[in-house]
Amino acid sequence: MPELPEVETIVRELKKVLISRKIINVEIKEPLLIGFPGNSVQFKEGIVGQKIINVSRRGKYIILVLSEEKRMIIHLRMSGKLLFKNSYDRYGKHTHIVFKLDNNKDLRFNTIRKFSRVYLIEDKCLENAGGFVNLGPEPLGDDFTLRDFKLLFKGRKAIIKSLLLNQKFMAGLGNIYTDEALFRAGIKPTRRADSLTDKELSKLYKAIRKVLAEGIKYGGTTFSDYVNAMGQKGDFQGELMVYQRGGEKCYNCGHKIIREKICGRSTHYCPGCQQ
DNA sequence: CGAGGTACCTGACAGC
DNA sequence: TGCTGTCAGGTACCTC
Repeated sequence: MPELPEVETIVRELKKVLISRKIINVEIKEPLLIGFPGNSVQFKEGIVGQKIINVSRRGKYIILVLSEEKRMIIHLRMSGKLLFKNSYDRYGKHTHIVFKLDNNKDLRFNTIRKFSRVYLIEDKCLENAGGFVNLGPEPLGDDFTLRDFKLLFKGRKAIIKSLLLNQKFMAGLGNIYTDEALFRAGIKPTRRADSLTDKELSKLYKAIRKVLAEGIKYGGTTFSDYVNAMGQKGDFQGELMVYQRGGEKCYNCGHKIIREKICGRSTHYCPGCQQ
């Protein structure tokens, strides 16, 4: 479900409440969600007693830095939620893993579709955390310059939509923010990466950074059921120019927004504004 | 490298 | 009511 701005919002909330807390127990109701180590007994033994030192993010992955040089890395995929709750709150139907904290609070891992994964790894074995080690650069990083962005395109010929969705190319964009960034840059999603002009690449760089920063400012996009760790919805859906607006008029030029399947994902763009 | 397909899961919704 | 098909904010893996 969440893309970079939603994950960043969750991380900012969790930082306020999780740092210095100790995990005193874990209830695993759905072992399928554990990506590493292979069995839930090992996972539980490894995590009980750990103190949470910090909470951060890389791409769409949430990172809990733990004591004893370990990390818990979580990817929410399509429908995942990480919720901070009172321990006496009723479990939801889709609460699959519960981390009991030392202050009568819980960190709960919820997901309807069971695509989400949690990895408990040693700091020195990051490769055990799925695609974590193969992530491309952070688009909002202070050190990620226009020059760096342009260099990424060297030798790439893929359709721009698919390239932006590729986490190895760049980390954090998903279907919503890719469509929104391409609209703001005036680039049709079916364009080949090697057909983009220098000027278009500059516009795209700025559009990606802007749309992600705004997404964070608004606390993410709640299209159906996204909520942050405190159960609050996002507000960026009000700022969407094309996503989920198929058949409606473009706010900018009045053309009807097109919705069609591109690279296997439903894609939204304006035929008037995007060339 | 890249395109297209499948797979993983559950639920909402449209159409019959 | 209930069946079937389609769709969903993601990614891994396979084949060509």
